[in-house]
Amino acid sequence: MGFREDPQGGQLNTMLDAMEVPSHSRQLLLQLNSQRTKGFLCDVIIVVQNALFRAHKNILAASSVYLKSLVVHDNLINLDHEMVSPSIFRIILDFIYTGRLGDGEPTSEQLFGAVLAAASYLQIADLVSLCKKKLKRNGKYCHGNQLHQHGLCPPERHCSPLCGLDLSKKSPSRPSNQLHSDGPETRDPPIPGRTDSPIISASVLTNSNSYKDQNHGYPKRANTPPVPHPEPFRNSISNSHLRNESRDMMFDWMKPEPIGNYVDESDREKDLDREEKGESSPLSQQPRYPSIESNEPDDDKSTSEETGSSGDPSPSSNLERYHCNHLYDPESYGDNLYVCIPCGKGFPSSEQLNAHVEAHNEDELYHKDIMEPPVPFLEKTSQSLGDIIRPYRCSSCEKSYKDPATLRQHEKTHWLTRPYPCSICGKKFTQRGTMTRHMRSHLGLKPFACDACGMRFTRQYRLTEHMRIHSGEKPYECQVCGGKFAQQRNLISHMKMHTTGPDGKPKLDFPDSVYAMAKFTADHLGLKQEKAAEILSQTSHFLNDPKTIESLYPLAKFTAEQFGLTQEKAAEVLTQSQLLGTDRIIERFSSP
DNA sequence: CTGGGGAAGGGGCCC
DNA sequence: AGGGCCCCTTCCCCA
Repeated sequence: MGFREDPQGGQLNTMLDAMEVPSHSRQLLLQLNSQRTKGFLCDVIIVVQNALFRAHKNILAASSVYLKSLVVHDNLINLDHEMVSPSIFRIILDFIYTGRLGDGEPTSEQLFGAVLAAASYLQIADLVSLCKKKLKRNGKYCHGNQLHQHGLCPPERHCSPLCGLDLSKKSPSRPSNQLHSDGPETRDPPIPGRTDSPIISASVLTNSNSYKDQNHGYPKRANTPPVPHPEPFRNSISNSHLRNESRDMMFDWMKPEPIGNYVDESDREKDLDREEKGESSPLSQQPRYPSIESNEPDDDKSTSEETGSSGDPSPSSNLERYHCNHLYDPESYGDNLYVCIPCGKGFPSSEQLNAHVEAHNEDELYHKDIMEPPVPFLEKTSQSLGDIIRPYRCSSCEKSYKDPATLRQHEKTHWLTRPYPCSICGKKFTQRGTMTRHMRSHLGLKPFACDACGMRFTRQYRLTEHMRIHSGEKPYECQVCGGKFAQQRNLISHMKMHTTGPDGKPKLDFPDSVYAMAKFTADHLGLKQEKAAEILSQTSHFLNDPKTIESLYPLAKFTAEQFGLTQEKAAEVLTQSQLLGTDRIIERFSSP
């Protein structure tokens, strides 16, 4: 490899060529592939829809022009699952590391077609020719573009899979003279707002719109396609008829895997296990995938139930899994001793019954969302101040919310099964945002960098907090001892030292009226009562301190908004609240 | 060794 | 969906 570049190496080359170990490249590949399967020295993660693959940047760069342009800049690559499905990418990755196609697995023509499409997209020339060769041999390959462009091939899908398929439709193609150019310098700027990006939006995993660290080499949008379509190519796909057709063709081959199971490359054995058990693995499922799905339980319920995808982590998925098990496992119809009381269905095991019952609960909760949109509390019964401010009350607990969306969000906390599982570790979350934030920690994504020291954080808030180290700012002051803190949480833990004795019991006794007001404050601001009481008790001792008024501002702001008072006035009202007691405050609020 | 503070990671959950 | 805040926790350092 490098010998050829040595200007003085002519003679030496000849010698070394003569001494070449025939199996060297093979051994090297074997080693690399072995390292890949163990994750050893892998320096890039490729996300394909719901699957993660670890690999080596060098290997990818040496195999695919497209991947080369991506790995130069990112450690996390998202591939468009419409262009390459996880199981197809697995085959391709195997090819990259072995030079073999469909090793040990039965490879259908359909699969070859899908691999060809994906290889074209990824610009893996060797693999493209290999697939073409194979398909040609079977008489399945035709130059469909030409046929379609000339109206010779009917648009319907009975054409051979490749006919009419614009393989480069979404490929990050570049002018052919750049096809083998080296290095990132050939990377062109992305086209803003491009919709045919080969990359799934990375916003799922990164706070793409809030990167702060332009100085640290993070792109505005992770994995933005490196190269725009050259004009001629863009023209070639601007024909919507052709585009749609091609797309349909593509879906025939490349039905996306159901979302939910991030299948790491190292999970192959599990796949095999699943296959042995008659369950579906991504590969074996290939022909069955009916449509692209979202795993958002709020809006895909009916779709996913219809499709019966097995990996959907949505609340309905348990139910679906149950259906699938029964579809594929006739034995489970045996002695169904475990009966679900609400619906009367029998199950062979308590586990299955439990899963079914959970699905029931989620299902019912979900449908309740759909069928019965939350009604503002104040429309139903007698009103209190709280009902006016937060009219949407949870049916499972006493909490109430300002808007129905927040209530729905809250209600998920009561679901037996949390709807958003982490696809890497399986941990489940009630909110998608929490799950994606959690995923960032798995993937080591820290988009927020400190300009002063370069330290990186997963959250903006953490960076803000951290920046106080550099600025010396300590905005959180203990009203008891005057100690100052850069982190609010440290003030809180500090306050515990003041408020609790060594036995853990409260040191300071707050007056009852403070607790009453604290309850009111806590109810309406979502603070813990202790926290609200802390704030309130402190305010009475420091009425002349401007900080006191300041500390009341959050509550005052809220009060002012609700009752049309100035914030100062609201703060004043609140300061007096301890002396008045909750009832009178409410009374006073209600009649300003 | 222990307690306290500083700094940070991660989850819950409301907006 | 993302931001923001609260909370719990851990680790490290130091007196």
